[in-house]
Amino acid sequence: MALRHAVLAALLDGELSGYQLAKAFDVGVANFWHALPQQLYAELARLEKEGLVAGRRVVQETRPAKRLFHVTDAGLTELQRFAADASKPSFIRDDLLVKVQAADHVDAGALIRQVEERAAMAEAKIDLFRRILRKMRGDLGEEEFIRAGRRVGPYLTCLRGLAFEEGNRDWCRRTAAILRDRNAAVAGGNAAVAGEGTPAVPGESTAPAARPPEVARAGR
Amino acid sequence: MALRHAVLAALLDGELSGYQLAKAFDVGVANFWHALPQQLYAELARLEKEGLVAGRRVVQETRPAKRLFHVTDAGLTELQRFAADASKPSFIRDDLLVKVQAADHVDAGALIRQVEERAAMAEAKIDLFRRILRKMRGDLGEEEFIRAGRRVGPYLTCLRGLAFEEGNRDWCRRTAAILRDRNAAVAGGNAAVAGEGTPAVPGESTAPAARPPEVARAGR
DNA sequence: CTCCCCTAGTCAAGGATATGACTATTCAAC
DNA sequence: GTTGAATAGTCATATCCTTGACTAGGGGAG
Repeated sequence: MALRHAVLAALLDGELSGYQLAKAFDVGVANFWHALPQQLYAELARLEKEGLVAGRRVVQETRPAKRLFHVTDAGLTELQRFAADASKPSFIRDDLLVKVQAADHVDAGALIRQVEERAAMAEAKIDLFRRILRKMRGDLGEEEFIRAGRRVGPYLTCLRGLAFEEGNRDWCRRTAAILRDRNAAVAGGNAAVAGEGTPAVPGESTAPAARPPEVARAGR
Repeated sequence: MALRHAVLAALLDGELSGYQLAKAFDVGVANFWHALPQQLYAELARLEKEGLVAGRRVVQETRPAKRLFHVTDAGLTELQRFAADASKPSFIRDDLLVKVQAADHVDAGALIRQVEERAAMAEAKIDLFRRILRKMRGDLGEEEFIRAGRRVGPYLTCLRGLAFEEGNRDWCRRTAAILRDRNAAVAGGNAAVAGEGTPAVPGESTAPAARPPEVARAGR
């Protein structure tokens, strides 16, 4: 149940409405947690009922009224308690990686497109994170901000997001290039794929890897 | 519903029992998907009922009997269908990042310990992934294997896992160093933190971090 | 003038994951 | 000589997360 703590952590940087939180927790932006609007509104309601956040209604002229939430003392205590006990290890769960895992048994063209698309998304996030970091540190240089700026927390998580997306982009580019090369090799001279390494698959014939129609053959 | 496809992808590399799958999908090992044993047994049962995998019973002398599963033609077709349609973007969801996000309002000592612990875990996974990669490519050099080896899929996902954990380790180390420095600065001369003189966190013993009441206030 | 997007928030339902416990046998250590 | 880890697998419950839809007003593009 870390969503509640993610919400509390996000609200440390100032009052936010459910809607603003929802934008911050969006897939395209979130650099330390992700959640959908519905989850956030529900979690805010629970947090408020438990006294960990408090909201105040703000009426606007041109927009619907909103409720701005902030962390209460009890909420901060809870967050500190959470920060003190052990973190569960995080793990990878990515559609695209599943597809790449199966790369040798699956249509190469479609996969390459998806990997390239992901690279572009990573690039976009890199730009975004760079902008956010610049904005956070203001006039100060990075070293200086990190040493002496107030609130490094968000800066540090954003750095992780940046490094993650850079890794993502680099891997996607390399992977796309590799898959393209291998696909070209198979399409051109058919003898290019060497069979070496671990012979782990029992029912697999010698058919060339990649290419949609003739991939099958999981014998028994 | 990508777990089923992750299972199919994992079974492409040869027959596996539920138990072996469970080990492969464990937090400490999984480099493209993670799941608990219960989930996997349940998913295998569903997949078998739908004819996407088939299992055969293998009686062992010293160990309990097991069922080895392999992907059927229908399963491969399903996996190919999955690989062809769009991947949903992946996202970050990490306890530790939540805590770092709140770093300025939370006990520094405990947090630093956790970040260092995570760095050590990352290091262990790096070693593991390097061993796995070496084993996969056998005698071939990396470039050669990537160009001509059969089954690059698992190699590529493992490369992603490796890069991810390297990024993790580097970020954890840097973060730990930064938090240590800032903590020392606060503990030593209190004037070291620029901004509004809001000292991040008092050391291990003293009372609450960053006074709660003045958290709020965001304009507009 | 209409359509669509943005702000702001809510409801219901179902699928996916996590927590915790439980059966059995075997090998190795203490 | 009993505890503990590893193999092999199952059950039930609870919470979490996702999908899809819906209200309602304002602003901008065409």
